[in-house]
Amino acid sequence: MNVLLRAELLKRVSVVSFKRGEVIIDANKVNTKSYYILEGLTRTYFLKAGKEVVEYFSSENEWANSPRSWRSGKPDIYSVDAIENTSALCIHVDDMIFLFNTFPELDKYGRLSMITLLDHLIERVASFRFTTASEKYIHFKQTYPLIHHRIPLGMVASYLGISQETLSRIRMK
Amino acid sequence: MNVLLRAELLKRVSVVSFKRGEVIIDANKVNTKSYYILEGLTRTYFLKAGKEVVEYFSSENEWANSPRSWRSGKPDIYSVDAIENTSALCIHVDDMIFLFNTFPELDKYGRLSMITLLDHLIERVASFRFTTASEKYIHFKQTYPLIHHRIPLGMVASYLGISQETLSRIRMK
DNA sequence: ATGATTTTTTGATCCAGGTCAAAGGAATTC
DNA sequence: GAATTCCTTTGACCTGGATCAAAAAATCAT
Repeated sequence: MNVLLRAELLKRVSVVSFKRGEVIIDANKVNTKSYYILEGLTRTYFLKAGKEVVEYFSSENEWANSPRSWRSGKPDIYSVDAIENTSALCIHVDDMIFLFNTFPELDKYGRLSMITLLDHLIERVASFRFTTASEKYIHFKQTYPLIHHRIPLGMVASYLGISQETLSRIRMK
Repeated sequence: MNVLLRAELLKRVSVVSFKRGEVIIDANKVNTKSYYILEGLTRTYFLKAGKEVVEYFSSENEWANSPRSWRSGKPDIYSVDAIENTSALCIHVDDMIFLFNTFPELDKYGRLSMITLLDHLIERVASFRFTTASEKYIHFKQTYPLIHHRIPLGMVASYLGISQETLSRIRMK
């Protein structure tokens, strides 16, 4: 990696930790930071008719953030909290923008992230559109072998769009 | 628009027409072309357990293509055919690539298309995840006021992920 | 037009998975 | 280690929408 880039990164990034259950991003506030998980596990969720709906999980080497909030400068619907004690790199959006502007080689990384996101969404559409509850669960375990057992059942159910009771019954074979 | 770009475009684009029902892109063949609809309506679909599943419709000023096929050089799952008599601009991927390489100002257009696609996918996830059959239909009519009545019921049902019978009953109030 | 084909509607039946309610289990807290 | 809180399982019941089948309506080709 470019030496200058590394130097700028170190200058702009800090390490933060959160205890299990702690709120990392609050949907009621403007969020201007992005978190790159070093260790631990987070869940991004929003409220729908008073219930928490899980949008996705982030674990080691993944991002947790609220991009629409930092782009718009307003609160967005998503909150993030820690499922486990979690440590992460924290970077302010302004620094992020500075880095992207200063180091065009980062564009490749940005484009790649976008494609990863696209693939993920395409798969989610297919999941909700075509698969049964137990297919969803089997696929989830295959896709996230390292984290699926670290997440409370109810959150997995919410992520998969099925009820906790149904998922419990499925898991009991 | 850049005069040079306009000239290059004209050189590389041709107008083609298709009769209702005619196949525009065949999932069994490698596809190297993109179509920009001038007039008419197409449907992009794939086969799932022997049944045609509609992925999306394209009408005036929208694209119909098979991007994974032209990127991979192999056939992809998607076929496209004409719901109405349709005329379109046709451009070969190689020319597309040439234009993007030659005119960097097109990148903005590319990025915008990507974001449009992202938004569309996000909405589709939400649709399949949270909405009832009749909400889907109401939303579809609102979103596509200009084309919803031009598409056979069964195709709309397939696009929305509900059965034709159910959609028929919904439409009868 | 008229017969053929495609599309839509209607009826009957069925089931995956939701909801509600309550009881068990596990994990934290003091 | 008892108490509180959270998480998971189990049971009973219900419903939206799928499927199958067939009639009715619309559209097309000759």
